[in-house]
Amino acid sequence: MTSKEMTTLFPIFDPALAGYLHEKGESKIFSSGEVLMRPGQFFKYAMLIVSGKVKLYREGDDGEEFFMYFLEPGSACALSMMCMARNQASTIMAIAVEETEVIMIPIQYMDTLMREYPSWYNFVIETYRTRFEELLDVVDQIAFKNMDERLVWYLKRQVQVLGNDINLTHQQIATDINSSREVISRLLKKLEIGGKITMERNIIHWKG
Amino acid sequence: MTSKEMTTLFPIFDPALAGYLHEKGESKIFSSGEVLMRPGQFFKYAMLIVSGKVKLYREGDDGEEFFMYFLEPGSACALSMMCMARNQASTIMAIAVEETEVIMIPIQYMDTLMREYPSWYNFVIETYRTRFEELLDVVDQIAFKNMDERLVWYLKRQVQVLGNDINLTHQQIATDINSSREVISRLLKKLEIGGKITMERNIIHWKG
DNA sequence: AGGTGCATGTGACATAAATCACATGGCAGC
DNA sequence: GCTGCCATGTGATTTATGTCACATGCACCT
Repeated sequence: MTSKEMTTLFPIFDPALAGYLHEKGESKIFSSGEVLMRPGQFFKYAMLIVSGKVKLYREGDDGEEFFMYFLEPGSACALSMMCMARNQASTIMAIAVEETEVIMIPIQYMDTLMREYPSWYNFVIETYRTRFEELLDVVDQIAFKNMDERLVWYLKRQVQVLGNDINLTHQQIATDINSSREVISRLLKKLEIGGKITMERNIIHWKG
Repeated sequence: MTSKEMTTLFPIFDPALAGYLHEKGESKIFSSGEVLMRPGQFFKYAMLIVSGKVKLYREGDDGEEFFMYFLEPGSACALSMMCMARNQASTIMAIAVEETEVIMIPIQYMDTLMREYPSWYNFVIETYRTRFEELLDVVDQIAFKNMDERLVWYLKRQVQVLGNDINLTHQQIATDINSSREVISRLLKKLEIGGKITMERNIIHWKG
């Protein structure tokens, strides 16, 4: 990726920053299903998503999973920056859901970035803010909503990021929202009857 | 508050920043129970907590409440900064639980603060990070835990911030964790039998 | 075509939590 | 001390969701 392409993808970066990141960052390709970050891992890089999609999960004490949000091209992993800055272990799992290109900025450049590139500061703050708001929505859903509503919300988010054909089994959805397959199957059936979706093996077509 | 006191309370501030904030910030006292921030409100100030305690709630669509965390002296309201920067309405309720002094920094100084006071940037980032981690814990609890565990976690957080004597009715606790009074009464009874707490009217004594 | 492995459908039952109904009991004001 | 308000206690019932057991059915392999 050229530094020009970078400013297209990350419009908040000024040209000098894009140049610096282009020089210091290491590009890496993760293939679909590969883990970018796992609980307990320490961070030596801030990660910027160039292409692809990344799914972030929280893991419970007994290995349960809970889907939080996607990272898309032009965004950064807020958690990688936080953990790096505090030298704390991640408590989050991040997996590429398709082939994903990432620019990895080694930790030793953070001071310089923070000191000399104001648009980097702004980017970091904007990243935190976006994720924070997303987390607030997650809290809302699980604090106040029943499974049927949470399922619809979940499907909508999948559709928004990955398109109208959702390539997931009922079991995978159940895992993502910490429910059980049977419950999800029954709720999906209701949605199908209501005309919101149609179903095939391994696929759900969103009709809105 | 002098700018010297400010650097004690906010050790991350460098003296120049403390001086600037001292000059531009407006001090305000909220008495116990007063609302600092309500859903739908737009922000013209960043708020720094000097003394007292502030309780932050999320409100559901039908007026349900959900306790998220406390703000203590030396911290700032991350939400006020976010909403201000985006000119977005708050989606959060903040109430002083005791008399609370707040320094309010008008929005028009934000650019200068961001541009000319690196320790302000750091403070903002640190504030976001702290709140983000707190929110992640909240998600964990409501995603993975049953009421009994969530109640214990809730009580522990109250104790940590407000001391061993918890001045709340069962109804208030139920509201905070989006449960119902009867459930909370029954769970508290179990904790009392287990020796974790003792109870009086309006008070729960934490024994650990 | 038949077999095997997943994905899905479905009834019966188990459990956590919410709700309802009402009893008890402390405390403040008269 | 009586009265009434509010907090708390408690059983019975309901509801949402999770769990279990098993049937069906599609798709791929040989």
